[in-house]
Amino acid sequence: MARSQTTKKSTRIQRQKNTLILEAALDVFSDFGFRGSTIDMIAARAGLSKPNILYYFDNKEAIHTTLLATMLKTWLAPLHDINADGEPIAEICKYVEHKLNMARDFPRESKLFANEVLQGAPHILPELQGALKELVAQKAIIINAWAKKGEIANVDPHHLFFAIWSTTQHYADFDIQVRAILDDTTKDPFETAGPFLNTMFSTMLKP
Amino acid sequence: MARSQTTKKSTRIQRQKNTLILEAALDVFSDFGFRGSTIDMIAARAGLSKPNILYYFDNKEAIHTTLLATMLKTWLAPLHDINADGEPIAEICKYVEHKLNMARDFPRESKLFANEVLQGAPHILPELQGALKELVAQKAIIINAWAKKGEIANVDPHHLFFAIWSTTQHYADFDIQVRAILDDTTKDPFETAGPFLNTMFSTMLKP
DNA sequence: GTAGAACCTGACCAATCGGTCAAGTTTTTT
DNA sequence: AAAAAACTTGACCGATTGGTCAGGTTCTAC
Repeated sequence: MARSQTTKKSTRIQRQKNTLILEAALDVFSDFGFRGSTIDMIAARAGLSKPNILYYFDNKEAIHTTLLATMLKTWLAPLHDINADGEPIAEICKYVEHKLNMARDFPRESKLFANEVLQGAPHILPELQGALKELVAQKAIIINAWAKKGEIANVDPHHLFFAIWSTTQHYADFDIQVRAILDDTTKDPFETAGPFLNTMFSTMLKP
Repeated sequence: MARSQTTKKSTRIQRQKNTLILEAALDVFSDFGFRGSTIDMIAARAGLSKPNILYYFDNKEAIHTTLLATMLKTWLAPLHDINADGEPIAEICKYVEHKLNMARDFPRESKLFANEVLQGAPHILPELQGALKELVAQKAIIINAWAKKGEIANVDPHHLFFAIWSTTQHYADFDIQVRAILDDTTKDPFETAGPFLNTMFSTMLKP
């Protein structure tokens, strides 16, 4: 039985190895998906033996689940920041910028999420139907209120969120395609994507 | 050696079984990715035995490659239709609508592509860097010309294409998430997505 | 310093998977 | 109708993979 069983996660080594394994697993899972990844690959990347990995996690799926859980939290966090009392267009553009920065700084998390959802979200569907749906519904009310007051254009809030998510995460998930198409002479895709998305969303939201 | 070796793809049974296998394989690959799919799964879905599958295709990868090749053609086709002599905003909105329709009618192809690109495009990177990049560069010239003539707003053509691709394909690739968030009372996501994307792109492109 | 807990690993196992093959059945050709 | 070509499959093989376990090493508390 793996260490993960013990409720107390105390020792120094436990904390060290746990994060070491999760870091390596994020590398592997985000590149090859769940089924395409092997414990041996994670072990090699972490510089540990396979049985040692399984000393800290019950099985392969437990690593994946842990990764998804911690990722989901940080992934949805920016959505909370949309503030009903702020300047509407600025609030939304700030959210877009925040999401784009996350795609730039945490591409592995984005790919992990994409892989999971693409294959039917077998592990996180409840969270999507529960916490995420709830949070989105809550923020949709704010956006609808802004639209009613004439502070932004009248847009469907849900589809607005889909547009924000897809356009920003695209630069992480489809990174290979983006770089294949842009001239090599061009600088970092994210640098030019920022202004583009900013004007795109601020233009479409102007009342 | 599989039948696929013979240059002549003649007999009735060969054509029947070939399409039967590819149809089943598209189901499986789009749901589970390449590594997550097994020949047995494809065989079961097609109602054939595993050795029979391998009588028509040399190996698992050959099925996948065939699928990707035929998909890429139909997938990129709409891009050709953007016409320099048409009304600029109408041309682009027509393209958006076409892409959204493809996401609705061919979600498996979209997911197959997403799975492939997400994992580094191991099989189609040359096509992305070659044919696709070339075609996009060509169409980018048209869009830049429209912008110069003041017929549309001044936007980066490449990022415009990324935005179109990501927002439309999102409804196929992240289908599960979309349906988890939208109210069940709402009708088909694609019905409301169409008008939303139309206003979004036409608004941002207005000069 | 020593007892016990925590940590680590080589060797191994059972299941799965991609792929082969010999031998059989069906279809087509003549 | 008989020969040839095309088609089909049960049984099998080697490699990979998730996971176990007994026994050894290292760390920590006292």
